[in-house]
Amino acid sequence: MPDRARYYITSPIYYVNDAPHIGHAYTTLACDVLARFMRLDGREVRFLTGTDEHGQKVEKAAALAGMAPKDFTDKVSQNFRDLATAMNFSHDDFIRTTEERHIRACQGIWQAIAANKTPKGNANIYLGQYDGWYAVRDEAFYDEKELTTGPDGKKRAPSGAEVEWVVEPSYFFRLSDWQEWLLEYYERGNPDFIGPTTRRNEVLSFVRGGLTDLSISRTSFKWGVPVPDAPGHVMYVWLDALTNYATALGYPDPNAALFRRFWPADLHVVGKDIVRFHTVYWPAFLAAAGAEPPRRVFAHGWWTNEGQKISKSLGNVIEPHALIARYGLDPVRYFLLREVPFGQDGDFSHRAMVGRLNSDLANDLGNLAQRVLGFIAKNAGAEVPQPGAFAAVDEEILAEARGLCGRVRALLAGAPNAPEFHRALEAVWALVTKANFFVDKQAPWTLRKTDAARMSTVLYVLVEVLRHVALVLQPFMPDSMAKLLDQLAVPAAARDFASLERRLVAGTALPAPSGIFPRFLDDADR
RNA sequence: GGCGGUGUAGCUCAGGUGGUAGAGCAGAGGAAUCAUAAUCCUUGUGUCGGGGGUUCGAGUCCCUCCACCGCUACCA
Repeated sequence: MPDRARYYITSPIYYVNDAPHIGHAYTTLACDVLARFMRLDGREVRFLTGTDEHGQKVEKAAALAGMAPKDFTDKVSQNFRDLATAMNFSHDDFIRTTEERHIRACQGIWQAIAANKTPKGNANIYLGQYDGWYAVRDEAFYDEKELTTGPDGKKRAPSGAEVEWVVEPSYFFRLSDWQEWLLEYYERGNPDFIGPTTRRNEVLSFVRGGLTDLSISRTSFKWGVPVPDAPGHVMYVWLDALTNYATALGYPDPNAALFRRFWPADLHVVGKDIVRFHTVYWPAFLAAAGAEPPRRVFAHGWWTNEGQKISKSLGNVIEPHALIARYGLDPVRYFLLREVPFGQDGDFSHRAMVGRLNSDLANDLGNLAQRVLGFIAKNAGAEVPQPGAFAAVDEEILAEARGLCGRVRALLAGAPNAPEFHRALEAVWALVTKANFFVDKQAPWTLRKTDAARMSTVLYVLVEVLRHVALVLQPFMPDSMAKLLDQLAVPAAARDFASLERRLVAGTALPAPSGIFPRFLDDADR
């Protein structure tokens, strides 16, 4: 027997300098849905998220708060774990870059990189000197030409962050030697490496434009992973941060069971701001260390709030806990993935949120379940109806239901632009609409008086369709679909996708139905 | 400056290899009454950003211009 197919998916680790916002929730949500889908689909899944806790910015923020860096990060990291709980994320591991295992992994990857040669036969790492304008807030160096001078006489980066002149010895990664290797990898080795296409084009264009060596150590601060055998040097935060994906599987232990099982990652989901780190530096680091690069990196877009760019200074940050409190968790999960094509920017508005909630969830799906289950409770003995021979229309909609999971699977993992959450949900709703049409056309309320056997068959077809819909939607809205499956009397052991092959057993008692998605009423509507 | 992308119904967007434009939402009308006043049906005369070209025929190919967005460079 071959092993079950495996699936390793990661969110980025989140920088603890930031309070959790909708962007964090969105990224990890996408991972969560894929992880849940793959588990139900029979794959062995590893889903990783966590926090990024090193760097000068954290060091300074901790000092400002009058705390030791570790105490500071303990506190802020907890906010992200709370968010994961509130969003019902199903990660298998939550990594923190301040953990001992991660220090070991970073030092291990450093040593592996240092031990190997570039494709051109040079040392991967060499000691040099870095001087330049550095912005602590951005963790980045800037060219003098990019800077502007503010009214206070201070120089600022394009981002608005203050910069300071820094001269320090630094170890460099010979990225310039990896340019051809990277291009070969993007174009032939792994054409699906970067999604969506627009980001892929940008990365190719960037790499074709020429790569310069990358400074990968700092001496100006202490809050980081010490470089092996180089007193005073700590690792560049991105080398540190990216390595988390390997740490969590037990790297660099050559016998680490998880690493052998799950490496390389099937998918790194990232925001579009960190594409370069994941698609240029990361595969180069890994290749230099003699490890396999990830199979795919997908970058999603940004949210605006009621049409406006979100920023702390505007004070319009969207706070996930507030959304959940107002609309409910599953409607929020649904909205985020349904409203906008994954990869593109999107707008969050109260109007759009309520539109999805009332139209898609309450009216289309929630009401479908309620009208069918309510009818059965009142007029069909409150049990799974006994079907007779299926008519052609029955077979047609049942066939569509049976094909649903396959269509969704293809959109989430097979299609060239995968994952396409919004199209997957569209596909589910095409069936929901068809089911509502089916109810109207078959009119069980009329059959009740004229043909009880036919009524029973029609109702059976409908609960079967509902069962398929509920099973396939579990990854998106776990709690709500659990409730619906309870109402369909589907046992816990029959909720994976293998169970799609089964059928509801006629005569099984059904509990009293209650609405899954109540309509959202604005104060004005009450 | 270079590379890439976008511009199609009020809104959000689909529209392989060219053949007189589609979906969802919103709006209007109707049917039905099992249901969370939910559902279902019908309903769009749109300069397909502007102009030019190729073609019997172009959102769909070519050129050009305009607007907006992303990545990136440089002169200074």
